[in-house]
Amino acid sequence: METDTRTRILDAAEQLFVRHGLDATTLRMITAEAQANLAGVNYHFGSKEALIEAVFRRRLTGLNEQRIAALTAFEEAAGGAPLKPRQIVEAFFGVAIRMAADRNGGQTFMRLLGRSYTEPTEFVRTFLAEEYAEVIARFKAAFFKALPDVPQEEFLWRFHFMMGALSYAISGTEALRMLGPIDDADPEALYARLMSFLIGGLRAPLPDSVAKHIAKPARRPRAKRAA
Amino acid sequence: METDTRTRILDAAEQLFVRHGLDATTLRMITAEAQANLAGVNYHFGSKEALIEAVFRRRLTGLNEQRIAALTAFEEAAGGAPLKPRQIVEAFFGVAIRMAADRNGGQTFMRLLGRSYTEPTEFVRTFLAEEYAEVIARFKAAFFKALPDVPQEEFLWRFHFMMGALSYAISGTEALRMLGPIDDADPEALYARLMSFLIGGLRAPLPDSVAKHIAKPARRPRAKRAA
DNA sequence: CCAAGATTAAAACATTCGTTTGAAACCATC
DNA sequence: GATGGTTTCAAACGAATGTTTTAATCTTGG
Repeated sequence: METDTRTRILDAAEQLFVRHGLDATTLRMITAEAQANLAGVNYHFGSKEALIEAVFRRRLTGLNEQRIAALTAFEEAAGGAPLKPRQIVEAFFGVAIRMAADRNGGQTFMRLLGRSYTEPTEFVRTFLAEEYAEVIARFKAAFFKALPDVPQEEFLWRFHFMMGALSYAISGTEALRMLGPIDDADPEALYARLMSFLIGGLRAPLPDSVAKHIAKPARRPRAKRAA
Repeated sequence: METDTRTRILDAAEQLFVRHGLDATTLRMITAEAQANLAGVNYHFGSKEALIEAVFRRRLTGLNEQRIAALTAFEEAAGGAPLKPRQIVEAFFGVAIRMAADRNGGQTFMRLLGRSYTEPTEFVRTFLAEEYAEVIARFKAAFFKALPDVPQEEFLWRFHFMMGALSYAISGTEALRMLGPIDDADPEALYARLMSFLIGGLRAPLPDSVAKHIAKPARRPRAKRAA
């Protein structure tokens, strides 16, 4: 036993939560997988709820710190000027995709996280809301500054949609198989694919109902479109 | 008691599954909500698993039939010519959004469905895969015909991302509140928002790694972009 | 080396779960 | 209005859950 019991339990719980969900994963499954005693969970964490929070907190805090660090770096390089939307997307979603590709780090965790935004369980939702509060505030401000012409409500919806696409990108490999044989082994390709899609969706023309109220300056030519 | 026990159980289960998830919803919660006896579930459906399948099947079959009907209508109007991507998106995602807005029909159900594509439970995934098999085959064929220049694997990923955005659009109102105060009461606005985002993502420039292999004809001018 | 604290172990705890049982109540048909 | 099939009901079933308890074991500082 090279690692201590506490981390073995966290690792086992993380894996099993991804495979079976939070509720369907029992403490006995976790302690068996971790080669620990059943009572160890309540000794080290206090309860199953507290264990779940610990599993999330262990990696989520670092992820959001990376996000904020990436955003801050862009902002300092820009020196007060608004960032390009692509940079903000990169800082938020790109960091997540990279973490999802890190086999030693949060690969399994990101699968879990991606499915948890819409988690029905009450305490998980409130817990995640607290963990995300700061990073969301920072990125909302950056986006609003970068896209002053887009109504804020409109943007929040698009951000929400982008979260959905991210969630499926990292957690939905099972659901993907429903679509047919597909290769999900290349994280670099996934990164490129998701970024293209997100930018495309973010910068799509506004719905007619709101677009007509907004005047737009000319824009520089862009790359060829997919379809 | 105007409706019969069987449908009261289905309705109660549907609501509670959305609110608490499949596992966390107990048969006793369901029968209490439905004002039915505990044994009624096993009498009418046989088991909890069978009840879950019945809840899904009751509305999912009709939804996918509507999708196929909408696609067929477009195809017949086109008379053998490839459809516009927008039409195919409308037939698949638009129908879903409309059903999600139908307060008397599948509003609560669509919330449940949106969260279930990434369901960890094994039998739900396999069950959904069967239910979706036909509609997926039809829409894949239509998309491939409409977008002959887009590599199929690339498109399947985009379709997957679009499913994620749809999922969040209809089921993630709780998660949305995390982003701040927002109005999710207007289904027409949601429809327009999601369609813009999906089309924008679908037609985004391909990632550089694949785009360089493809020559594209000129395209007609488009509406002003959001950002 | 040994006492004190931290950790692990085995067993049992009270609840709760999905399911089953067997009788009561209902309901249409003759 | 009796009959036979359908549905509801109260109660109990065994199994499994998270948690607690108590003792054994390991670890560590003096």
